[in-house]
Amino acid sequence: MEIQKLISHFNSYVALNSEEIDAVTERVTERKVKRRQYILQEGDLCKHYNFIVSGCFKMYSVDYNGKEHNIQFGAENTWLTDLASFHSVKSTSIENFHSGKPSKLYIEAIEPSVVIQIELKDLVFLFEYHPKFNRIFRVIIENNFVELQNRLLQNISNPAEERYLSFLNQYPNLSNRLPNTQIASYLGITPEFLSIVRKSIATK
Amino acid sequence: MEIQKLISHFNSYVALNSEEIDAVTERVTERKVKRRQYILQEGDLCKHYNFIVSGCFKMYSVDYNGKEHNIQFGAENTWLTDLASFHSVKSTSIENFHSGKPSKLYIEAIEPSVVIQIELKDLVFLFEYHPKFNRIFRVIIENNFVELQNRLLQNISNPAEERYLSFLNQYPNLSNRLPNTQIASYLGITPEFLSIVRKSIATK
DNA sequence: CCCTACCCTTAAAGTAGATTAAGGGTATTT
DNA sequence: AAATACCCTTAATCTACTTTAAGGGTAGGG
Repeated sequence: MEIQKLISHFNSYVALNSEEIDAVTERVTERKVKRRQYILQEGDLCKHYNFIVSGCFKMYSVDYNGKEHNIQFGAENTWLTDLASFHSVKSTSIENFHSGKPSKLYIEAIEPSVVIQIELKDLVFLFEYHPKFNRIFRVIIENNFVELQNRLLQNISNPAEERYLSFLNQYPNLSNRLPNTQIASYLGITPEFLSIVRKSIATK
Repeated sequence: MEIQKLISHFNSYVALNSEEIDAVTERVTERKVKRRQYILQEGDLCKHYNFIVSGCFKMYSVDYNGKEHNIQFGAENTWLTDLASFHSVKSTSIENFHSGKPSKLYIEAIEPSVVIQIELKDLVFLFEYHPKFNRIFRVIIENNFVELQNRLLQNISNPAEERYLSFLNQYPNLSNRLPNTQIASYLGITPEFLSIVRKSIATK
């Protein structure tokens, strides 16, 4: 049982009491995922918020030429979901929480992984009856937002070499585990050009 | 008094009752802002969540060469803040809600504007005593997140011409109000190249 | 009303990054 | 153990985008 890792994760934000721990434990499910297995595919409704206990995933979209573009990686202790499909839109009825939009993204394991999944209705239950989770998830999504915004800023201001260096700097352990093709797709460049960038860095 | 516009905005998510309306009204302040005036400057702590009632702002960072890079525009009925500086980090004490990080961004009016501002301590009060606001602000930030993620995806997958077209498509009224230099900075290209892109589109 | 600052465009030359093609290396699968 | 799929690099050519420079147009501020 890996649930303890999720509880520790929550505790790192705000300490949970035993009621809250029980409430979470009852409402999540653990799942083993093989390499190259999907936990979300284009066209599906995104039904889960996924906490990655171990392993690593990529979330990406596929363009009209069939090329993949990595939006985000997720390794240990991170959350991964397609909010555009998952999130609760304007609505008051429990039945209609989901955006109802089929996802345009894929979430695929790039290592054998373990995830803990929670459904939207259960998350909403936690928000309503255990308000501490409002705070926790607000901070989680705010941190994600800040990270995403920094990355966008990099993409509109810096050339590939700087973006690559700052990726190495921010995710040193990810960069060891990922093939360069995947990193190139994350940076928005071709693997061939990443190869040139790496060579240019090495000869400095 | 423009507070009614904020209330209508909230009502578009979930209808507020009179208690909730009073609670908000007591805790926000209205402010007129002149063209070229800042409501946030680099180095400041970002103290407010800003609801734009009328006018238009740009949020941008300035790089080591002194160039501005537009992260986001904000016109009527949108929220603008630097979450990296504003947001509530891991902490339980009211006194220590802010991230404490000085902002790296500027928020500047590009038209004469009116904003309604709320401080973090007041927002936290609303979250705690009027839980409906948890829901509302979660949806607001989720919508922002999805928008940001789509934009990042565009930036790593599409050339400037497509990014420009989809900006025009998504923000038709903004594109009329903004000088092309500002749009170029938002797209991550130079004004000169935007000019070429526009010409290429026109001759099709 | 004039002045200044800003704004848009064009063009020439340079650089960043894509594409195509090809070779060799290394895991995974069978 | 062989076959296959994937991965990394190099090089040549091509395209997207930047830089520098310059000219003319327009709006805001004193």
